[in-house]
Amino acid sequence: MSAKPVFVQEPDAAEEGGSQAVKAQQRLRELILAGDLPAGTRIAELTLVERLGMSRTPIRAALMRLGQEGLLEALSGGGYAVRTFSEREVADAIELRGTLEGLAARLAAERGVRPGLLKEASTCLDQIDVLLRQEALGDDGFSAYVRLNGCFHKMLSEMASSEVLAREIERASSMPFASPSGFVGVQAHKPDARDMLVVAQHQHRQVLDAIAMREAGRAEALMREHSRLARHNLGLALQNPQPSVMPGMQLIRS
Amino acid sequence: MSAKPVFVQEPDAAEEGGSQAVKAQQRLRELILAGDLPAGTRIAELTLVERLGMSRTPIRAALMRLGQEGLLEALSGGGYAVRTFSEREVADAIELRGTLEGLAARLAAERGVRPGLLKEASTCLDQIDVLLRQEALGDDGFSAYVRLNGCFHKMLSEMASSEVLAREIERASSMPFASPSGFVGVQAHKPDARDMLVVAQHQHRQVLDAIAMREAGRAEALMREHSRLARHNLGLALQNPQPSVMPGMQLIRS
DNA sequence: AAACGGCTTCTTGTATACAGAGATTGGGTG
DNA sequence: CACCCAATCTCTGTATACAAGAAGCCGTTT
Repeated sequence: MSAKPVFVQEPDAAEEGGSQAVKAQQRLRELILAGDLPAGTRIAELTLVERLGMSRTPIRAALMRLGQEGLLEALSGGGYAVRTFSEREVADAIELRGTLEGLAARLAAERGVRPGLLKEASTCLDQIDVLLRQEALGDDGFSAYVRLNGCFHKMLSEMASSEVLAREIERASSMPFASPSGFVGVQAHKPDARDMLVVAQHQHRQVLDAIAMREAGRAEALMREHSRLARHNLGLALQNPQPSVMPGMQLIRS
Repeated sequence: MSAKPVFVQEPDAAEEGGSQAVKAQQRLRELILAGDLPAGTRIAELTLVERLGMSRTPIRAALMRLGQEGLLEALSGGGYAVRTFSEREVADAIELRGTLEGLAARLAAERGVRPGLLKEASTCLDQIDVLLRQEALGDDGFSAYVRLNGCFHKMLSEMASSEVLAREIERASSMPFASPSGFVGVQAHKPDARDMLVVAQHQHRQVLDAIAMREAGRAEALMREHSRLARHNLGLALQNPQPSVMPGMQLIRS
């Protein structure tokens, strides 16, 4: 039996996350969104060293990335702290995503979309239709919606066939409360929970139709309006505080 | 005489750029935009070590930042390469900035702006008016315009009083050909060079007016249209290739 | 007792040593 | 002559050592 090298490289049985830096970024994001790191105060790198079990180098890389991503704020004296967001900042982030997705929809309509992609998106919406055919969606129904919804939004950003725009949409959606499916779960157990999804799905169909019909202005307006559903849900979530439905909820200060 | 410590910390007589990592980022950006680094092929970190005179650590940090900024692309096998942009990508970047600035103008109009800031922006435009009163602007006239124009756009992004949006506008403007004043210089020596600035200045006034009058839709539309001037200049620049007028021009592949 | 000064200690930024992976090149073979 | 394999070399990712700076703490002094 070849003795294992003393080197730390292998995660033994963990999921292969690639490099240490990537794993550090993923785990750090989970820690932040789970609220396991105190907000506002500086996070010492050495505590992360013992928590994540790797050296400072990949941890510093992860901190920098998350800093540019917006989850952490760079402190003046060096180092980073977990950032918190006001309700207005969250609303702005949602508005920003809606505007970018509106731009994507407009470009898609103006430039035209490869038919295969249109078909694929339509199939995705068909699956959501099947999902919504049930009268009451369980928790797994909602998580299935979240997945399909995310898939549709991703295809939409592809339709603009613009690298730079897709990148920026990805960035704007990276924070969980700004993501397309961010606040879907917060009202999963309310009576009219399904109705909201029905409205959203109607907008999905209309946007896709507008893009197919090359109606650029309509596509853009629809996509913007679509994002206001998330904003509405933000308001609901802040009225009825239900923790633990969305990761990172505690980062929103009211 | 106390012998200088052998440590390398002090740049002797260089400009105080703060940390080594920040200096590395600035100098690297200059190298890229000046075309001193071959595009498409991997940049070896060790060559940067001897070029910039610092160790790999701050250089790696700078590479990562510039990678997230979009000037560098991360290679699959690790490392980074200078990125190039198609005409369409540049056009998309300009459209993106225009859309974001349009959003900022709309939010400013909807939410209202502190009168002091409005006054300040108006004063900035007054200075541009003074500048444009000359019949022919010299090179320094144009560089003065670039400065004032950048100042106005920055104030505009402040008017939305949205951290997240301001941050994103900053990001979108970071690449020189997408910045508000990016292509101003490319036609500085053409006969109708001044006319273009007159049109832009008119749009500046109208946007500020719309914001002051709380006409949100008009403010947004004007700001978007304003960005199409830059796009028009992009087309001109690609028809009449005049190198060295804008840093990073050679990164655009036709 | 309160304030000030020096010391310790903790933390980040930087430099460097090391291991694994990929490319390149040279030699051997079909 | 071409192709394949292997040795080597270069390069990145990671770990660690080191120095400057900041912050807290304790002792001394007024």
